[in-house]
Amino acid sequence: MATIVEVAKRANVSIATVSNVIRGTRTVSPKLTERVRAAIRDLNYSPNEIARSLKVRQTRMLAMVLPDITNPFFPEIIRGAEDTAFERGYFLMTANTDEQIGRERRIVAALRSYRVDGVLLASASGTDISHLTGTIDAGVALVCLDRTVPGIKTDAVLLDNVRGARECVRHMIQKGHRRIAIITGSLDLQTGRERLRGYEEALREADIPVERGRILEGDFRYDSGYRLGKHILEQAARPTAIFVCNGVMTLGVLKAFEELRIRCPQDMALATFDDLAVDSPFHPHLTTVVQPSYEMGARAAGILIDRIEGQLNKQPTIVRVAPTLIIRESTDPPSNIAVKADKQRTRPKSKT
Amino acid sequence: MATIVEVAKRANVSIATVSNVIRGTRTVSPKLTERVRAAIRDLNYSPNEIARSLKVRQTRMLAMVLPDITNPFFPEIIRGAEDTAFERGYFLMTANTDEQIGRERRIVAALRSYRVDGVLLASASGTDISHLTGTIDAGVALVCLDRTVPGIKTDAVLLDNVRGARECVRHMIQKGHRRIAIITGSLDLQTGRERLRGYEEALREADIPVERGRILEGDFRYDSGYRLGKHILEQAARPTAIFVCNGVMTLGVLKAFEELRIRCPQDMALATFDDLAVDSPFHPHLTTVVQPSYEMGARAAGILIDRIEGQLNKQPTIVRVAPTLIIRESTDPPSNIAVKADKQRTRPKSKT
DNA sequence: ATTCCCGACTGAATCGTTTCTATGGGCAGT
DNA sequence: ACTGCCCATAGAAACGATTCAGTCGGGAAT
Repeated sequence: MATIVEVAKRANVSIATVSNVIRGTRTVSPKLTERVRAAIRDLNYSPNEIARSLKVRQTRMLAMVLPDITNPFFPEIIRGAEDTAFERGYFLMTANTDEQIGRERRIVAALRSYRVDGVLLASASGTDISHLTGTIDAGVALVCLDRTVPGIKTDAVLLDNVRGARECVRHMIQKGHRRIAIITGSLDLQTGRERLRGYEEALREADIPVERGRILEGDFRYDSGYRLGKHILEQAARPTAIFVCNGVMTLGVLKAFEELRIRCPQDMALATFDDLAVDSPFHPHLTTVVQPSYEMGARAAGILIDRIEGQLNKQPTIVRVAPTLIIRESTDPPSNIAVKADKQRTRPKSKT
Repeated sequence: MATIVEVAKRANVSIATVSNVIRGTRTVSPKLTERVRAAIRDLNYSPNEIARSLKVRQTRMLAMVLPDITNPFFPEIIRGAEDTAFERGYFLMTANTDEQIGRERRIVAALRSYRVDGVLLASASGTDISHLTGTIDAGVALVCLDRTVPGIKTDAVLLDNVRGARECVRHMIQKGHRRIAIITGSLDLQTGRERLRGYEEALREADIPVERGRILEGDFRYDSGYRLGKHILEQAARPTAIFVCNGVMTLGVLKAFEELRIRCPQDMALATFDDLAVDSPFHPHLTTVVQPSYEMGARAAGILIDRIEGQLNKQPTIVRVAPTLIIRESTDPPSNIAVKADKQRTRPKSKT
């Protein structure tokens, strides 16, 4: 693989001159410029970014560390972050922690060794943050995404979870529900706690007592949705509606609906927090609190780069983005459904 | 940020010794080892992988270049690749081309500058491959994933697309369908062509003429699914079944079903190639050709690393993995459905 | 006791850039 | 014609590691 030295030799100029035509640092006469360009072409030369990084002490690499890329909530975030990173001349790499603190620790250490300029982190760590403090001390910029890490002062881009949950539950109450169960995420995570709080606030507003038995703690994963969903549906005095705190768990809940042959919303209403293809043509259509994932990723990357480039003051920037409630059939009152179903059923078959 | 020099000074040993205790290259006496360890701890030292990469001329970084991470087919692949890369001591980064050859070109160039050891590529390029040949010549290992690039001899991990499509269409035929439409992917892409071929083969086997009007060329994207789905459904003499060549287009097709109030499978059967949550609790449940995505990613990464480490002979390794046909309701004959629906409808309501 | 060898340790060159500083030549101003 | 400047170009010192080629000292073998 050709180096800058070989290019310089072939073009009969100094190394510095080659560097100058590549980076445009200083003006170089047209004659030499052309000679250098030709040499680069001839040698199929590609500047060694590693050597450059070593010298200038920045890599223009960013990393996004997240629990699980397989959760459809994250790819959108990545796209947002990648697009703005790329625009601003950075490269984004991605790594999955599987929600395991040990893996997160190893990944962050590796990232630090690679001297990435900054990290976007949706952390798996509840409380253990030693790996992060060390990294921050070492000068790696860090922006928290989706979840903050307690005890660390960094920039962050977060959803207004309380509001999202509150509005959604409020909507269910307005539809006439009084007995509403919630399947929360892990209460070790900020997102888990905040969404629960939104639920409680909505109930209090409506003077509905918050009953402990209606609050089921899940862990944001499929299995817990399935298990807790089943548990709720099999109760003797079951609620009339369920609010599920993320999309992946909702898949589990729906599985439970299906197994127990419970129809949504006729037999039980359902609303969920994000994470699924909202405009999906599958049934049932779910009432959903939607997070602006792409924007969250883009904002976070923007803040990270601003910080890296020193365009931010010392104070951490914390952005709370607003969710949107999309109301669909899964919280329709049964009567409404009957009408819709009827419309469909009476469609003239002969038309085909 | 501390360097190896500072560590050496503080531990009162040579730089070489520090390097030796870090890498374990040579034996170092316990006494010095301990001194070095202590210095590393005290200084919060993290070895500079950039400097190391420059010296040893390998980065232990791999990259995965794919059209769009937002397509749920890819995250699984990434996980597979990431897991085996991590196990073998490599780091995997990801970049999206948005199916644009220009972006692919820029990304590959950047990757080459960063001196990644190897690239996993699901290429957007139909025919223009100059950016790839240059990169391969420069010594970057390349493994094609999901799609090969014509005119380049590299390792590849591919699905047996012909077989997947053939078996699926065969199944539809066996269910009694004779008029089966296909919405293909882009026929510029190998996957697009191969899946079409499978469809044609299945029809021929059954002595059903392949009619040009039944073959609609899409581009693997939502919009084309929606548009072509609608087109098919509005035909006067429409087919009785549709085979869609990927999951994202199927979402579009289902949207068309919904708008036109066509039920699946009562009014029209449907089968699809992959890409969606197969075990999804949403309706309709789709008959699907499933790709073993995780394994594909893992295999590809394994081959890439083998190649990098020189464990493969000159000959390109080409792996064809087998798809699995999962038969679900969307290809049920109407009678079957009626029974099921009935069962559900007659469930005693009083039980609640 | 002398020689030899081996193991532990160090010095210094090197990887491929960037960039500071030096140098030389041409041109304008007097 | 001489002095000064400025601009284009070149030389060389970093950046932070790895690793080759020694050096040194002590124990084993004779």
